[in-house]
Amino acid sequence: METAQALKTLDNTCSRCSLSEICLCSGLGEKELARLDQLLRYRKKARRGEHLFRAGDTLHSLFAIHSGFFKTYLLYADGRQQVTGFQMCGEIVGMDAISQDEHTCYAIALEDSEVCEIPFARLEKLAREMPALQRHFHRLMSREIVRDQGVILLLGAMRAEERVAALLLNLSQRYLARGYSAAEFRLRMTRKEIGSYLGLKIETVSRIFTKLQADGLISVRNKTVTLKNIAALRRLLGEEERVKSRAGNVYQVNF
Amino acid sequence: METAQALKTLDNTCSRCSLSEICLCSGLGEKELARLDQLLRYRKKARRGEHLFRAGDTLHSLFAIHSGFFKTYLLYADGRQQVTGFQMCGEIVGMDAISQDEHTCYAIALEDSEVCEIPFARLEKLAREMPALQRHFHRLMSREIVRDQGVILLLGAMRAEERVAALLLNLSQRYLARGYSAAEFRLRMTRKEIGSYLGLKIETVSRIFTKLQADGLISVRNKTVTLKNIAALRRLLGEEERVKSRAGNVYQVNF
DNA sequence: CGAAAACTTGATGGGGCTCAATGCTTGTGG
DNA sequence: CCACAAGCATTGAGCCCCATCAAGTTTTCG
Repeated sequence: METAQALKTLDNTCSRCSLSEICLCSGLGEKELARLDQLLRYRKKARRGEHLFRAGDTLHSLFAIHSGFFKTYLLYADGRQQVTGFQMCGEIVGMDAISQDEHTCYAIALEDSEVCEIPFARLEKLAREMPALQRHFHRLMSREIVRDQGVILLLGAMRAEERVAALLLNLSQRYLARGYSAAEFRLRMTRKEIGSYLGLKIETVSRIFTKLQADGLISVRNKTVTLKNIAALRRLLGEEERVKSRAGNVYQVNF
Repeated sequence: METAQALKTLDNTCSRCSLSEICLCSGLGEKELARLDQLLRYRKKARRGEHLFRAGDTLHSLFAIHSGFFKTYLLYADGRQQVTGFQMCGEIVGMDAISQDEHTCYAIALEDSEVCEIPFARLEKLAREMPALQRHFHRLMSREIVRDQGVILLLGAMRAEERVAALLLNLSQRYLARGYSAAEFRLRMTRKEIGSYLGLKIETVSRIFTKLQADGLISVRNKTVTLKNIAALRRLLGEEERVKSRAGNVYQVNF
């Protein structure tokens, strides 16, 4: 295992980070990158099961996920837990806290992970001085809004099977964008967490996996999923019909 | 009916706007307000049924609602419509479009309304020069994220009756914050729109209104709702249990 | 004023939940 | 390295909440 010190080496800069296309620094010039590197000196480890922040914590930093996998969730009154998102490398968590200087959700690592800490006050200062960074940061916050609204659509208007298909296709897309296989990947979360995210019970998630497998659309073995027929999965979501659809601007699930 | 010209009078400035506590200008000093007034010279009317923007429209401006009532919604594949929010005076719509320079949802007036147009490029420029405005704008985007996550919780973890109660209490709070009665207000949206927002069918919404009325918690007559027992409505949401709850930081629905 | 839209109410049905039992995986300590 | 416990996942049976279908009433608005 690497030591914390080993992390403060050359590669701990945005300019050399393989995620630069996806993450905070996307679209910045060389000079701007150098300044961002100043901001992002601290990389932190989070072991599986460790919280990055909890609801109620004061906002100090946002976190860019360098490697690993997280979930965010809300706790409600009687202990009900609602998973609000799964985050992978290149994504930023913590933006919920800007509203009241206090986190409103919990973020926990689902596997051993590394995050880059982004002191928020300094990010705002830098954003004032660097229009490109400002623009990009606004895009990131907006993207989170769009993502959340995609989940609202999923929860409000889709049936169980569609929800599961939507999640699988979404993960597939995100792995693809990171250079991994779009057709086969490991689920980092449990069935229960999937269920919470999709507004379903664990038994329902399990049954739908079984059914999708029986139908030949996917194959599931433990946490490993293989998408065998992506086109059919898309059709399940009615995405095919969009072509025939009259109006043009119909929403693509994108979360 | 006022003419468009009549709107460009003295009161068409943030500094004199009664919503200054709630809206974009909240927390700004006098000099800063004056500069914001420059930005917000254009007030626009939207008649009931008129779209403020549609999915696919290029982003030019955000809109601050000066008066009236809007809904935002997504259109999905086969024509399914998902209402993603109801917006009232003092609230900002359009932030979804920042991500891709293009609106992802539709915004339509549910009653005759007036909005202040906020040219986005100029807002960003001003935000770079005015830290307080920058900070406040970030808070607004973050608030939208928090709000959306509240809806995710509602759709993912609540039962039909709880959802309806949550919506009523939410509207009540927002009217209260604007100086109106928290106990009695007019619903600007149809039962169908409520249903879409809450992930329920119109018949279910209707039945739950009837039930809540039978239980003495509310009284509904057409579009007018009276909350007769707010404490009991809160209890329906399990908010009472929060007091006894062990952990402290449990989420309050806040959308 | 009249037609269309919105709303309510009842009867019936089904998709997903609950309850229960069993098999499987994983991580830990002897 | 194995044993074993605890958590995770699957599967079945039965049920319930909310959807669907249907009919009738009220409200809205051109």
